[in-house]
Amino acid sequence: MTFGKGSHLHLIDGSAFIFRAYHALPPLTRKSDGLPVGAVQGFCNLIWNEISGGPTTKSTPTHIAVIFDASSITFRNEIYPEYKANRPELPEDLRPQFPLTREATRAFNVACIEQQGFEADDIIATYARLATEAGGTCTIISSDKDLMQLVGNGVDMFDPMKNKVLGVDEVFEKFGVGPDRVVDVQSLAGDSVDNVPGAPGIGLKTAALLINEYGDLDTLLARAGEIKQPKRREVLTEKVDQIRLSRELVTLRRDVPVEDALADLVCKRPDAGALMDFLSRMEFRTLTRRISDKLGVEAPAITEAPATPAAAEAAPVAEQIPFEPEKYACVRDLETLLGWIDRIRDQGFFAVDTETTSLDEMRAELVGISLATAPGEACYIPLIHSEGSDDLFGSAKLLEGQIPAEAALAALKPVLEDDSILKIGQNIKYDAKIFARRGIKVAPFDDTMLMSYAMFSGLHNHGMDELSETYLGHKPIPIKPLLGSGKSARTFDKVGIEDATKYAAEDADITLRLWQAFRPRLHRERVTTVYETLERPLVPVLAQMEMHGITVDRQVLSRMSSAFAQSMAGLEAEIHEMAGETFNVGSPKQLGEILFDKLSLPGGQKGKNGAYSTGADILEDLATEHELPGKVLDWRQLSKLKSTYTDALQNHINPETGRVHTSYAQTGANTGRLASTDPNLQNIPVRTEEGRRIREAFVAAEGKKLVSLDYSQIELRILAHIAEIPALKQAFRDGLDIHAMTASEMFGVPLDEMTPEVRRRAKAINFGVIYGISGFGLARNLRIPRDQAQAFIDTYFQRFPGIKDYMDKTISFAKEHKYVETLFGRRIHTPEIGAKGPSAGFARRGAINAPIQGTAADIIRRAMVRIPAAIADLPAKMLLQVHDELVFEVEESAVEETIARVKAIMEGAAAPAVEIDVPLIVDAGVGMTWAEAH
DNA sequence: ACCTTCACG
DNA sequence: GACGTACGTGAAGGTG
Repeated sequence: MTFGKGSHLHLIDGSAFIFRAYHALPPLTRKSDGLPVGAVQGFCNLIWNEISGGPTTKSTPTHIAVIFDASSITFRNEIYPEYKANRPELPEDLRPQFPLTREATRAFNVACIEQQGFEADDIIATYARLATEAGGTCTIISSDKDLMQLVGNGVDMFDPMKNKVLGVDEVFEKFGVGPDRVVDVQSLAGDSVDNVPGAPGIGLKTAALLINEYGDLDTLLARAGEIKQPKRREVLTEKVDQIRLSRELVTLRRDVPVEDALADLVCKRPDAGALMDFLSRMEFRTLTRRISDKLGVEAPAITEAPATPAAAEAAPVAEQIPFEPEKYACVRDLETLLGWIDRIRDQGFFAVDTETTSLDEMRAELVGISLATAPGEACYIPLIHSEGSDDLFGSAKLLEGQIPAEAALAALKPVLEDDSILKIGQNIKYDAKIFARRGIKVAPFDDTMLMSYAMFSGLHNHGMDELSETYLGHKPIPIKPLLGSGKSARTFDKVGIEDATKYAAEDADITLRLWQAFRPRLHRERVTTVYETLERPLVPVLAQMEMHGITVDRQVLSRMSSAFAQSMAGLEAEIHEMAGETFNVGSPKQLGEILFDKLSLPGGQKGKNGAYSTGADILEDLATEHELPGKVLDWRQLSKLKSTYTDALQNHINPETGRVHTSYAQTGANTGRLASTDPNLQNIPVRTEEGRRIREAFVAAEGKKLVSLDYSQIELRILAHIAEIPALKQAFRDGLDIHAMTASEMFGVPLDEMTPEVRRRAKAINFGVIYGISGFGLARNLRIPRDQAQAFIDTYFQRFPGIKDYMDKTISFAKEHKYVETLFGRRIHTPEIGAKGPSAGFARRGAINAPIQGTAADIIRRAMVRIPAAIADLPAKMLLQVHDELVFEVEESAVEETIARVKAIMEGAAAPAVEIDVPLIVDAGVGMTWAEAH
């Protein structure tokens, strides 16, 4: 059916409607898994009313289409980058509903239209023009005032939620002018929501007044000098450019090169099967019944999926679609890639994975990209696979049939940055950094590794292979045989494209399937908030910190290395002299034999594999008996400092940036702490004077300072709060020395008579409590008899009864649920809690410690998530996190301001989710080096 | 690949 | 009464 006289087109402003439905309707979630679907249901009701001529429809259309915004980046951003820049973040429970609404549109067999670079409004304007030019009429289903400029000459608007027609009269009411002058008024009045500047100081009322007086905007501007009010005259003569720019922004384009002809938008009867399938999957009972009645088909039964208990037994999901690596596509030309991109745009989400030449994102070359759109539907895009060995310039001959990397990335960039398209990754921080180095910002995203961490921390690790085997029952193709090992090791760009395709595309396929399995489960496991507030938002923060890196002075390290080497050589000679023979001082086995067999020193204890134990505590005890153990201890310290720090750190200086870039493993620690690797910058020495000097090599760049802010006693404060210990809480409120106060309480020593030794014991006990104290452990730590240690503990429990209560409650909670929780709802599974034997002790202490350590970890994460925006206008960068400390690099002029802002955020980081009964205190330090700042 | 040792919070 | 233990990490070097 062609479009012409008598035809009536309905254009539904899809994106705007979803927002309105989301805010206007009560939140609704899918019963079986908690997926938010309120806006989708509102949308489905609207579409059904539209095509069935339901109660809230003004007129029945002959043609219909739903128009969506393809992305927030449009031609308007090119003329004015700040356009819509102050839009609030998309609510987390709305985001997943966008792709579902597109799916709904197709299920109703209604045209679903969007176009890159244009807003929905422009497409609507274009179709409205086409419709009237063809002799038909058009109703825009929307209440957006920005569309009111289109009203008139056969076009009107209809607000489905207020059931109200918006015609020329309503436009007059709203703007004080007719539709043809709406643009002029908007250009003057501006729009704070869309961030259109307009003429400062002129609002809707004044704008309408002026336009009505002068006829139109151009006349007004031309005759601005005649205006009597000086303020208005000034603005209208001086801000002409800004006003004209605003006009460009608010004027809708009516010439978008649309792809679908009007005739294609003709109303079609929905395919009952597909529609019923969709509605029942959404679990819309009433709507399913209503529509099935009308279509005369059987309504599918919607089963109430029972909420499954804890995650503990993660039954492998039945494999519905088999893995068939040979079916994966290899994308070798741009046209094919564009086909995949089209599919992705239709769908609104996809899985992505990158293949590179290195695990170090700061050095890695991008070799290829894989995409997956559905289980079994995946492809690999090889970019720089090459043959043979690299020539002198590091480039071997590129293999044929690869899209130039630049072109492929240019095609993918809009999709990767499109905020209506969800990118799914497994450890997506890695891929995001690879893309970031090429100017591509990946957002929004989901990360299956983080989903797994939020749901299953403590149960297993979160690597893809393990997740695939556990939750998909599929063992992925191993990478080892492709890359070889040892001498024959090669980078991924040397892997043949056929093999690479199977391996790489499968990774994307697996990631997509994991996401499908995990996404509904997040709600069921009650960890959506943890994932959304503590995991996902941290990814870009960590990526930025890692990419910034920190300057490490190679000279300082290298001088220290030499000094250490000299001292070690001297010590080694002395040690050999004392031993009466040469041996490898670094070998615990050989050392043990020297100490306990040859010199027959006492206390030789053989461990389970028959070797003597030669740990620092044992050597310290032996130091009173013989000179040699002390020398070994000195040698060991130097050896450690040299090999792990002064030597190794030099090799981690990136040649391009001249800085050291650590990697933070977000899922590295079960408790929620981060782990730092390659290099580990969370264990740089500080406790001894010699070791601390290594921190002098960590320096601020020219003209800047290092600033360190750390929480004071955060774990003890959390303990005081969680276990509700009034005395501890009060002591923290009064700003007392907490260890001295504990000592005073326990041993009855008045504070002013406190000795360092008594305080030291109390401190050890305080820490012991956090670790799940035991008489044995405390005895060993304090080197006192076990019964004495036990007596301390008994006294402690007596003085602070809440502690024992907390421990007992935590253990019984863990036994009942097989997990423990932080104050912010992070779950740490404790599968071993019911075990018999030695592991029971470990599990118990772990269960006691996890909520405390984990809550502290959650708090600093919350601070880290907030900090970047709070200091965005300052010349300050967050570089490092060391569990309770954050290190910044700041231009000298901004040091004080940075400290003030960051301190406030850190100290208030628990709020508003949790109110901690004890103040959180942050101390700050500044210096040229980390040694000074800490 | 595993163990021991030791650096940090 | 015995078991074996402080909590959470990562890197390096030795050993088999």
